[in-house]
Amino acid sequence: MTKRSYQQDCALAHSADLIGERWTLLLIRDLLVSPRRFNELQKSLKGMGSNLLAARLKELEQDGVIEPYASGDGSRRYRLTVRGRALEPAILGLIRWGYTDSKPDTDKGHHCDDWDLLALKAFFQPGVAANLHLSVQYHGDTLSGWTRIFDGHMTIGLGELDDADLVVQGTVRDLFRGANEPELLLSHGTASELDQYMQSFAS
Amino acid sequence: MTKRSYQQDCALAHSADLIGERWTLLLIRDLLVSPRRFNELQKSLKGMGSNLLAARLKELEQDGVIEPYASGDGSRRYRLTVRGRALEPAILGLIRWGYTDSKPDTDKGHHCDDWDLLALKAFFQPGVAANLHLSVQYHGDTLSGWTRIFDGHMTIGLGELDDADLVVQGTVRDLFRGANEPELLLSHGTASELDQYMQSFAS
DNA sequence: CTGGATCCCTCACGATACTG
DNA sequence: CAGTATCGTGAGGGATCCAG
Repeated sequence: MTKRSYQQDCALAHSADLIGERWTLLLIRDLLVSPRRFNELQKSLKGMGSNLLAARLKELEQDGVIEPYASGDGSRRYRLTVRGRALEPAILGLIRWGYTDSKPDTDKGHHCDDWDLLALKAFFQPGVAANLHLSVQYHGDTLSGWTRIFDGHMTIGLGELDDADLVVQGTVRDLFRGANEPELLLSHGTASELDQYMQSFAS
Repeated sequence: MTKRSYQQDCALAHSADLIGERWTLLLIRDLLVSPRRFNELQKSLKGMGSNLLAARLKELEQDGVIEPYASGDGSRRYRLTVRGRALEPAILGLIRWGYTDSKPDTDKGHHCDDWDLLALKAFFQPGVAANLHLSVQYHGDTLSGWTRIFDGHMTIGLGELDDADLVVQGTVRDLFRGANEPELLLSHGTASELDQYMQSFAS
């Protein structure tokens, strides 16, 4: 069987042929935060059948968007290729668009804290943070992640940073939800650094 | 019946709920070029059932992305709302991504010349054209369109401009396909202006 | 236990025909 | 021209089973 296609000679239709099918965009979102194992993806993409997940992974691999690899502990993981990573600007654009009326907390759907790291990056303003060099570690209940601002760029990831300037005891959402008294969550770093950090995101 | 949703508390999932279903992105692409009538959309979206098109139009209207209106000649047309127009940056990003390996002309799928106006805008570089003020009219076999560069922005549209600086006898694709001798297509305007124009697009 | 493959049922989609 | 009605097909959703 061959994949269905829009059969349109148009760059957008071609993108949609590759990443426009159901679940694909959300799958790539997860991989933009960090490489993942099959099971981790399944946990995040609640409602997606395991057969579909396997099929999508295979299609994306054949299209050169993702690639499997053996991670350190011997387990199979999936990560974005260079071509896949090139989707980030477009996806951040869709996040910005969707955020304007998505009203976090009113949706009451499934939620993973690490998605918020990507949303944070979507609203990061390079101009404001041109000369900022700041690493922030988040310690949530179930998982840890970090953001790093350097040379006008922001990078994000899961796990533990060993050189964090700020350490937040809570999630990204905790921090911005309590934006009036954010320093309550700070377990390491200065309030001034935290203020600079929060100033570098739009609205 | 209620629309299916990813039920994820995530801005990208929310975007995907609104515009992630089959054909929706291509439908919005067409409306980004110009408001359209039902029939025009049907012609462009070959393979999409008319029932589906009607359903999508209704969903998008309810979600505040598009709106129907009575155009001058009394016929019903659909156009993007402000919220719908805000999708343009994200869609241009997807066009840029899809273009890198879509190889126009090798696809041999359905093609409408007006899609190329949007692709042109996707590769427009505001920085290069910061002080450029230039309107270009394209006269294709079946349809006419134009681009206007002003104040670092590009706008596009269908139909006839009455104050075009350059008039190209051909489509956008004709112009860039014959980029070695583009002035052959010029029926009005100078070769110097044309050169400035073509310099303001990436790669 | 992870990383899938297989089956089955349902509904979204695609094609066509029909109506105001 | 602008849709609605109908219906067959296949993609998607959920459970279960199997291999390393």
